[in-house]
Amino acid sequence: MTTTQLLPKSIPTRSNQIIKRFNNLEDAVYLFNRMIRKKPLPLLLNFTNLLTEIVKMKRYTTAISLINKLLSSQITVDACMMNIAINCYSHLGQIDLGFAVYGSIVKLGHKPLTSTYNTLLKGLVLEGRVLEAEILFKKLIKRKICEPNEVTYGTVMNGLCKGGNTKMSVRLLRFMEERGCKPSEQVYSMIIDSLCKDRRVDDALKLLTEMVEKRVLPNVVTYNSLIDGLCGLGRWDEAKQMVLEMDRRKISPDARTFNIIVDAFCKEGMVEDARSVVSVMVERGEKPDVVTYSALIDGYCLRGQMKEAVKVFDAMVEDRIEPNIVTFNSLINGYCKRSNIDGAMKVFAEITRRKLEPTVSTYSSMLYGLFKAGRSIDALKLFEHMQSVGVTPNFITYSVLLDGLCKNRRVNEALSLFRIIINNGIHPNVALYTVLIDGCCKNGKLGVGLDLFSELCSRGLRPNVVTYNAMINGLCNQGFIEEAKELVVKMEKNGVFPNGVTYNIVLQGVLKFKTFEDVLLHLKEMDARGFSVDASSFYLLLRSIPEKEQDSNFTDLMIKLVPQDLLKSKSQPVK
DNA sequence: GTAGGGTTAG
Repeated sequence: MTTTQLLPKSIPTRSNQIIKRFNNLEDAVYLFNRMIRKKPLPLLLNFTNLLTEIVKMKRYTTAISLINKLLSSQITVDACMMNIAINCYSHLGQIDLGFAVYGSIVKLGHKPLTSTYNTLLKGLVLEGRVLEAEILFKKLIKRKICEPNEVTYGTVMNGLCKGGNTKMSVRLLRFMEERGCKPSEQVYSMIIDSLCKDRRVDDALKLLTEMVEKRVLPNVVTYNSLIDGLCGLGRWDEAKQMVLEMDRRKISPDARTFNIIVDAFCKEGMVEDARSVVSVMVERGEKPDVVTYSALIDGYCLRGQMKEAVKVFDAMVEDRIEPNIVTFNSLINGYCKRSNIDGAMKVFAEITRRKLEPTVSTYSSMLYGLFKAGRSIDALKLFEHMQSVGVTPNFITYSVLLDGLCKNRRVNEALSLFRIIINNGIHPNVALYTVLIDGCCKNGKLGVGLDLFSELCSRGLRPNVVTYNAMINGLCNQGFIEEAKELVVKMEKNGVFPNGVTYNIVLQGVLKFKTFEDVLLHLKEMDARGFSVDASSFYLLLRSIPEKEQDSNFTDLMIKLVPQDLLKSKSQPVK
């Protein structure tokens, strides 16, 4: 059977032959200009087909100017052509102009189609104007302007999911079912992805079960989202089960599936495992791309193995894959972590040379590196600069900035900057408070630290284990061991469980300010709770405990509580 | 409709 036989009879095949004659924009425009001069004029349908092709090439501005030419010609355009125009404006981020076209459709006496509304909704969503999309959608239903179809629901749901309103999206799913519109696998996938991004993977899995029960088959997109969600929560076994389930359903993994797994391994510090996944990927005929290489580079950067990271970078260039800003951000971050600010600056210069735009992450990493190098003046200058070029700082930028100021003994500046940030209408999060509490505690301002701690609580924020540890450390360093221990009890009551860091902080406090008996007591508690003594506490222990006290009782505890490798390497000199 | 980068505690 030929292609021609597959086409519905109403579509003239000639127009399809016409549009196959070009494969670039110039040819298409040339053809358009020839068509518009023809006498008699070709059917509108031919123009519609031609413009559809131009839109497929993402040449929205061109498409709009051609439609304008049509409007000033003898040809009467229809609602369908207007839809193309609205669609172009929505892709150009100018949906208000799209609404103007909509107005002219109505004025010309054409009836807007459901697809017209779908396109308008999509335009609003693309511009992040989800609330307006919601209002328009409700209007369509309430005033019975048109019956929403699958695409209408999908578009609004997409907006809701992107805007972080998964809950409303799920409600819309139920609503569309009630109205007798069967959700497709695409709609389910969207919500499953949104749930996974909210870390609500169990709810996502429930929805997977539900869709299967309703005979809607999940596809590779559905599984990719679930695998990513599970990996993000460290639920490796279940992620593996998902891959096996895909296999049972005869759904083959695609490049994204491999990239998700590669990235998950890299984030766990298992770059070698990630590399073997890449080998499998290549064997299965999927080509590693910029995302794959960037994940590996990031993996090495996170481990501070810059030489390895650069090797992968070179291999990527060799493979003729263009690095992008994300690739460079990883390298900058890696150099900054290794306190190699010069290396980071070279990468930063390379970004500019390649005419790439630094992002908020680029600047956040650079700020981190500059503060780490003790160059707080340069850091503050860069902070000014990023804002002057229109890059808006986010919470991570602020926490790097406040932390950097504190670590460079400029706590007062950090505190006043913090107040400025709040006055600018930004609601501080727990991380910002934590950074400041830690900074105060380490710079002899325990009182201010305690004030900040109660302030964050009164704001309705919940301190996390890092916040508590910073506070407990502050108390311990000033000798308030009992108060520190009380805080450990309190955090547990509040549902935040102390971790190994908490116990080691208290241990070091007890070692500095309490008796040997107290130390033994605390060590026993650590043992009971299954926490071990880490390296810095261990060295402090060896220095603080007089040799006469290092009896068999003590040694037994040490053997139990101190990791083997620490004992082997460092315990010899003591004897 | 699905994948990539940045911060805080000993």
